[in-house]
Amino acid sequence: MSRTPNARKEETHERILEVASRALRRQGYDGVGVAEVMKKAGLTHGGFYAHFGSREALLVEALERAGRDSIAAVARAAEARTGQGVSAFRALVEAYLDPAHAEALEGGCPVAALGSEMARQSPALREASAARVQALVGAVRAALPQGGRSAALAVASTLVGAVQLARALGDGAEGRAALAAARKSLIQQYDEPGATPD
Amino acid sequence: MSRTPNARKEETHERILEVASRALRRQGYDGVGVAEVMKKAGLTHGGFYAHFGSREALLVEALERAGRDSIAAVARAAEARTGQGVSAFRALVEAYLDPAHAEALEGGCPVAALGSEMARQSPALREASAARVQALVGAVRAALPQGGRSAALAVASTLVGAVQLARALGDGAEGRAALAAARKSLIQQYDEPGATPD
DNA sequence: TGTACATCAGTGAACGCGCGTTCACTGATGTAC
DNA sequence: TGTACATCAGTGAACGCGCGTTCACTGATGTAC
Repeated sequence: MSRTPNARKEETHERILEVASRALRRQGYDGVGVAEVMKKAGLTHGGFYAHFGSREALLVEALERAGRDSIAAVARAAEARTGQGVSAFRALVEAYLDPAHAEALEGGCPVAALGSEMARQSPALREASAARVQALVGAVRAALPQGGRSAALAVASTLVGAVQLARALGDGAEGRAALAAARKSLIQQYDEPGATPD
Repeated sequence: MSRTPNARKEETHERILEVASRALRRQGYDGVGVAEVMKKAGLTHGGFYAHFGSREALLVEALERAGRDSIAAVARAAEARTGQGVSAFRALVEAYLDPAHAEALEGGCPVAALGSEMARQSPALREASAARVQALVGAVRAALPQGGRSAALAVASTLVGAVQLARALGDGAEGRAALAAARKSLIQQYDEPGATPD
C-alpha cells in the first residue's frame, strides 16, 4: 500500500521542523534546544540524529521554513486587504505592521524575530539568514508601486525595525505607537495616492 | 592620600563594565559569559561577585553604559557634520547609517545590536532594553526638524532595521546598499530642504 | 619611623546543571518464502 | 495464509563540556599605636 517506505519518517521530520521553526522565532538561535524540540514533537532526544546531521542543520532548515511560511502568511493577510480595494503596497505594510503580527512572534517574520542575531551565526546559518532577508526585500519590491530595489531595502528596514521596537516596548500603547508610526510614514512616502482615500 | 578607599575597586568595576558592554553588543545577551568577561578584564571569574550581584545585574549595567556611550558617539560624529553646514537631522542619519557604524558592532548602538533579542529577556533586562529604545527615539526626536514623536519612532525603526539588514547581508556591496537606501529614504522624507543642496 | 593588625579585592577549586552528541538496544513494520 | 527474518525509526542511558555561582583562602594595602 505505502509506495514510500519512509512516509512515516518524513512526517516526523516535518513535525520536528515545524516545532523548531516556531521555537527559533520565539527563543532565538541560541534558544533552540535539541531535547526541547524533540519533546514538543512527541519524541525523545536520542532520535534526533536520524533526522538531522546536527543542531545547526536543523536551524538552517527551520529558518528556511519559517521564512517561507511567514511570507506566505503576510501575503495571505495582504490579499484579504487588496480584495477591499487597497493597493498592494499598502496592504503589505498594513499586514506586516499589524499588532497581530508583532504579537505572533512564533509564526511571524524571522527577519524581525532574529535580525540582530543573524550576523553572529556560523557561516551556514549566516547564509540562510541573508537569504531570508533577500526574500523579504523581494516580497516588498514586488508590492512597491515603482519597484526600485533601493526603495524596497528602505521599506524592509522600516518594517523590521518597527516590529522589533514595538516588541521591545511591549504590547501596550507604546508598542502599538511604533507600529502606527511606521505605517503612517511608509504609506505617506511610498503609496501611490488615490487607491483608497482613507 | 586616597580619600576614597575603594577607588581601586571602582576602577576594576568600570573595567569589567567596559568589557561587558562591548561583549554584549558583539555576542548578544546570551553570549556574555562571566568567566570570559572577567578574563578580558584581567581577573579571575571568582571575583566577579564582589562587583555584581549576578550576571543579570552586570547585563543591566552594561546595557545602560552601551546605550549612553553609543548615543554620545553618534552625537559626536553628527556634530562633526553639522560643523560643515549639514542639518542636525541629516547629520544624525548619516552618522548612524555610516558603514563604519554598521561595522563597529562592539561600540555601536545596542538597539541595533540587540533589537530582536530584547523582547525575550527577563523583566529587569526588558526594562533596561526598553529604556535604551526610548533614549534612541528621544535622540532622533531632538534632531528632527518638526519634532513629532510618531516621526521619531518611524525614523528610529528605519535606522535600526537598516543597520541590522546591512550586517546580515555582510560588509560587501549588499550591506552598504541597505545603508545607502535608508539614508536616501530618510533624508528625502524628513530633512528640511535647502540645508545643503548636496 | 616601625611594628602588629584588620580589611577586603581578588584567587582558584569545586558544585550542580543543562547542553549537544553518541551508541547499544528495542520493537513495530514490510518482505521472502 | 502463515512463519522467519531484515530493516530502521525511535528509545534511553551515558559522555564530555562549559556555564553561573559559591566559598575558603591569600596577600597587598591602610590604620592604630
